[in-house]
Amino acid sequence: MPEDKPVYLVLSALPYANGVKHIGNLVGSLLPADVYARFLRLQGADVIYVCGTDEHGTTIEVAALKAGVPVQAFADKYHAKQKEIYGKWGLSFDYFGRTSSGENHATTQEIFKAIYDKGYVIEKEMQTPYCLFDKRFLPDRYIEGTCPHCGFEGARGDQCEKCGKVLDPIDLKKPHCNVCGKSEIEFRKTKHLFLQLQKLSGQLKTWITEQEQWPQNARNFALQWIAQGLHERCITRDLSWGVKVPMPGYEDKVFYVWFDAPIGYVSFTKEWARTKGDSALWEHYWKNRDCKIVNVLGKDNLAFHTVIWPSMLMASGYADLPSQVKSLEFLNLEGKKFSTSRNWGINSDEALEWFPADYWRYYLCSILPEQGDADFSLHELMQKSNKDLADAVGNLVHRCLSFTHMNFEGKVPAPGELQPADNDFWRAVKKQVASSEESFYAYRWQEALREAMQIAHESNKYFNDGEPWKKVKEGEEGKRKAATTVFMTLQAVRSLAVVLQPFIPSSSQKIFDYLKLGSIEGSSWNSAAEQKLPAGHEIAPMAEIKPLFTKVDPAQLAKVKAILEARLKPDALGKPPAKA
RNA sequence: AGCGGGGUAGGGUAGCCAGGAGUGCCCGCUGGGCUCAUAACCCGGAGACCACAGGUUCAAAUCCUGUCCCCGCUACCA
Repeated sequence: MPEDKPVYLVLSALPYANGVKHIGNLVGSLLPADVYARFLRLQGADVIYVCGTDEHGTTIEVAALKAGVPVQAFADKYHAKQKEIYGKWGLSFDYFGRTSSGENHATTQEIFKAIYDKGYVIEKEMQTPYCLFDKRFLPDRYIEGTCPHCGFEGARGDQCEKCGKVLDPIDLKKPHCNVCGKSEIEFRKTKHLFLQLQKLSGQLKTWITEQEQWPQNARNFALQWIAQGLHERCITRDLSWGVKVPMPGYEDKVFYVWFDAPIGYVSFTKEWARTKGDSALWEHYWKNRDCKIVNVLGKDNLAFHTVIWPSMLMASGYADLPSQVKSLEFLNLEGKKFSTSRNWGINSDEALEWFPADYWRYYLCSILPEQGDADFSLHELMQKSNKDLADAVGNLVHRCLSFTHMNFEGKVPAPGELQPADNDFWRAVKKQVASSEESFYAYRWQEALREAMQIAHESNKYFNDGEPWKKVKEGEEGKRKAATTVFMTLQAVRSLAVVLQPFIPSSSQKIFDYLKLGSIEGSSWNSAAEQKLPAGHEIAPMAEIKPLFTKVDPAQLAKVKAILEARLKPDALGKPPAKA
């Protein structure tokens, strides 16, 4: 690794392997992390983008049980499926692992031992509901009964949805198991290990206060949490599916899923390093103060990434703490919350059956929920795809390349003498390249996209004003002017492809193909500010140049809308429960 | 209840942290130009008391205080 490059480790929150994720999950971490990683690669940074599936926990164990398959097979299936879908979305992971891997088990145990040795773990007994029929302990969510406060019969062990009161499972009247439905429940005393977060609150507070580069909401949230007083948190569970606890007396227990999940970030980096033939390479990212570790996550994950995970790293001293936390808000669908139980949402696989990945990527990035929750609307997806992608970008490319074929034999024409208008235009392009870059580094990615798109509008205007189709008929002098306009516009088209690459990678590659420039992966962001196409350079034959984007047809949109609405079902309370 | 975020033209959204004529973007509406191009492109117009009420200031969408709505989070759900 060259020493002079900036070093980045981009991490997106790990998707849970209990099914296929909806597009809200994508927009909350996977997609923006990918966009940023791609940008950094264009910047020439030493960057890896690491992610993977989170595969432990009761939810998966129960889901597998209900599906009638072994847990391992269940996890295998959804890991593979998610990986495949993300590939189709163009997510450019350098490594996509799974928390059930041997490496993650080993690293989790190693980190646990370090935390234990430093005295941050204590053992306590607790009363846990046990289902005699299923022969399993039930986490609070899997025990239901009648709420002692309001009498609601479907209250869960952790909270009553009707009156909102926080409950203890032992207080529930007429409790029954949510897995088998039977009421053969007894409370058993079991020993568990607890992480003493409160011992770290001083250190955490100091550290978070120093993280001035974090977004305001992440810092406030974390500091507020600490101010309210951290308490110890149980890190073990009575399950068999998960990472074994390396302690005598804990043979039948595993770590609680939130404990081993973030450790996946580290283990996946180790696994990646091994594929590179240098198993120590992970330390280049995790034990290197010059490396910026960037966590991209939905706001629901803030607590874990700003307090709990950093405290695990602090307590263990195992690796460096994250340097940036980019948190995204939520995505609503047509004004309503995404909800698995109400069947309201768009899954990441079906989305791609309806429209190409770049359409989704573009639209989702254009409404990226950075400030507040964003509303996804199919109608707007169509409008954005049609107006921005097809009309502004696609048509620009097409009109300019066709013109090159019709008037300059498919070769980049040599420009004549540059006029003020030409210089102004190029200055505008360079300005947009620079401001898009600035927005990226300021973690304003929606704005970065807008700035990049501006090049398309500038180019259309410039091409229009130059009227090359008229000039070309006005003798030698006119032809030279037309040549200049086309030359400059072609340069801008190349620049546009580069700056849009983080957002719509496959379309950008298509533009490069049309320009016969090979792979866009190897080009640099800075080259977008330069005129890289030499006069005389041949572009792809006209027959190969198809419109970049076909327009979304309202009839097709109506069909998709009908599919979504048909399966929407109201839930018992008339409001959707918490997200999936 | 506590905490966080939001309320900007018919709809959507940016601007707010680092105050300076309501500035911008997309759709929709509307007048015109162009005809290279995917009926695409370009220019112009109409349309907002920037939630409400106070305050600070020469100047407030932007800062402060209060009020009213909307949404989210609150750790043994991931």
